[in-house]
Amino acid sequence: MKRATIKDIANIAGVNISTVSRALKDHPDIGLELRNKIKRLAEELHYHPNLMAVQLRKQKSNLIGLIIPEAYMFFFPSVIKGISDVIQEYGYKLLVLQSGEKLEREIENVRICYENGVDGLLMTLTNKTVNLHHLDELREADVPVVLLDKVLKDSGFDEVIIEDEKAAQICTEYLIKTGCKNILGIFGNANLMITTKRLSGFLKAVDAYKHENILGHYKFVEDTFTAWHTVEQYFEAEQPDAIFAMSDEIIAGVIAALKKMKVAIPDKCSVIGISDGYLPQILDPQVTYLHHDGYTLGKMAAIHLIQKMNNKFGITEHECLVLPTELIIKNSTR
Amino acid sequence: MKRATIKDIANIAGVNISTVSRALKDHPDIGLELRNKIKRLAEELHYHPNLMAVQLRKQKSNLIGLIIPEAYMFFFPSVIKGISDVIQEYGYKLLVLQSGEKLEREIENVRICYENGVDGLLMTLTNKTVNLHHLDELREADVPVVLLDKVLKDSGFDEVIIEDEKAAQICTEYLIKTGCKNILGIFGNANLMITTKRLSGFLKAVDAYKHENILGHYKFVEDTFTAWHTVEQYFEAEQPDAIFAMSDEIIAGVIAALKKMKVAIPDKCSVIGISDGYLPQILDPQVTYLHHDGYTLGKMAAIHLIQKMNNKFGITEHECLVLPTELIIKNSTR
DNA sequence: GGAAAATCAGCAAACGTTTGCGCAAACGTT
DNA sequence: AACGTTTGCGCAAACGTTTGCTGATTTTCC
Repeated sequence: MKRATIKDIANIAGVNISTVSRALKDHPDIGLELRNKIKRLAEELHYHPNLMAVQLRKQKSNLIGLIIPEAYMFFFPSVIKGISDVIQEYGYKLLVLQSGEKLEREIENVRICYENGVDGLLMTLTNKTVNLHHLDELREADVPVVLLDKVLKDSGFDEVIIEDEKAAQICTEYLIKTGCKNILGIFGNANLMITTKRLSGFLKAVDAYKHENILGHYKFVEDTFTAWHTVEQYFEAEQPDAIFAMSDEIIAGVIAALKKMKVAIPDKCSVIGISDGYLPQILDPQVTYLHHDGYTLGKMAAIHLIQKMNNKFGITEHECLVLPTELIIKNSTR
Repeated sequence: MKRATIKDIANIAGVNISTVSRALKDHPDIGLELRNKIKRLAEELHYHPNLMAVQLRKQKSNLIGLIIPEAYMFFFPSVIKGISDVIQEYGYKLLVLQSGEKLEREIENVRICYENGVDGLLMTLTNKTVNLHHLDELREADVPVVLLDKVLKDSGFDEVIIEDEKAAQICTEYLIKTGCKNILGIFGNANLMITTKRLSGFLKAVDAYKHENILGHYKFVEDTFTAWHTVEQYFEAEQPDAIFAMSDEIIAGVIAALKKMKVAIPDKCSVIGISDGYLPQILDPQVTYLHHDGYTLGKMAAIHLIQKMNNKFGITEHECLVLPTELIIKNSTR
């Protein structure tokens, strides 16, 4: 059976389609009696409006695009949950596109969003992205864009970020203040802005205390298991008394390596990281971490985007929202 | 500047819109010269087709709906990645809707998919879902549906599942065969089909060996931390020599509890679980698990759905695809 | 009792495409 | 020279809605 349209209802009821349209949305122009009759009829026919038609007519898709580099394990689910919770409440739907850390895919995904007429776009850049020209068309079409987490300098777009540099600095300083002298930093993909910034914070802290002879080394790794191997490989040589791990995946690898090598935490080696909060609590020992909450990030971004969308005439200056963070102290540090 | 349409191009080029439409898709009816001219023009104007219009005209959205109960930490990201990788390759886009484990939300989400004219639907049921009447309209509209992971008996829809019952049974039997006599099973939300089935497998195994005086107790928990507390609370009383954990979240809680209580694994107590594979490897000790891969699940489901979508006339019998599993032995068991 | 106002419904255009059909000119064949 | 075929393009309907306008009744008010 074919899907019922407004026209079918009109035919059966013997009225014009415009009357049906208005009746179904309780337009006062249509008499109460007829209104109810039409509604009953719609019910019987299992009528549901064809949103493709509505969208075309209204020039509004109620779609929000979400472009992410990759569905990473720890951070992404909470972010998407935050976004989803907010936008569904406002009647928007989420179009999720993955770029697989490939720039061409990202550009293509932006185009897909554009062609689909998204009303707003949330996007986390890949590590290959060096400019945002592919967003020009969206900008000209006045489609609000909010960048998440990883951003470029002077992007000219609204952003929601955690203060990566400061976060890493806080962690590192905490290690120093609790008496660590030789700190090994383990970082992710060196091409990522997020890595650069966290590394910079790490170095800043080390530098600030160099009069106390604080040593800082660092390594780049790809994932949990390369982090693991890297620690195993370099621990002997560099004899660190503390490790800073810039992400959940890395924290997991670091702890695993130290335990395998039977290094006492925190007596022989403190561990600290930046994390979403779940993993540090289930490890043994629980690890001290700077909490940055993906769920909140998603929510903030979505709320901000929706405000922008309703506010087309408002200020066009781009804002940069900073996610609150907090240091959660557990017993992996002294 | 307003977005350019096919009409704008037609005006400038001094031809009919149908000519433009055909030219842009290399229809041989249009002369090569004119074709190129139009294409160049489209390029200059940054023309991109308005998909809302295309969809309406073609009665095809190229959208695939994904309805999930909640963006759980471990399983969901890999599933969505699997789905996404497949469908993007075929030019489809993913509409992600969360139901928050609420039936009304699920029903509403199905309606949203219907109204949006999705060409196919992937869905994991909430734990409240007891029938699938809300899918009737989609079925009548011949929109293929594939159910993921959690399914109902005789759903009448295509399904991709892991053999939950068998999986739990294999795990439990492995414990028994390695000499465990008193097994504590920790399960998730009791309303979930997945829980019921895994519990049933657990009990089957225990029952099959009852002549060997195998004992089986079980508890239901909500998440990692309630699992943790439950183990702490009941370990003394029930003195199990093995624990079966039905999911990643629970594995994490079980290990944490045992370590806190300083119970030697596996000497005092073996641990086994069903998992996606990441978590068991980063825990200490690494835990033996029955591997079920979300990424593969997502891929299988997506491929199957797309086949269905291209095959409207084919067999209408519903199929049930079973995800391959494998027992990965680590040192949390004897 | 007559004019103004309120009530109710229909007409038709518009949103941006795609596509079946028609038609003229150009070409090739007897 | 007459006819059939190809080439190249335009016309207009269709997809399912929404909405400004118009028009016909009925009601209200002085």
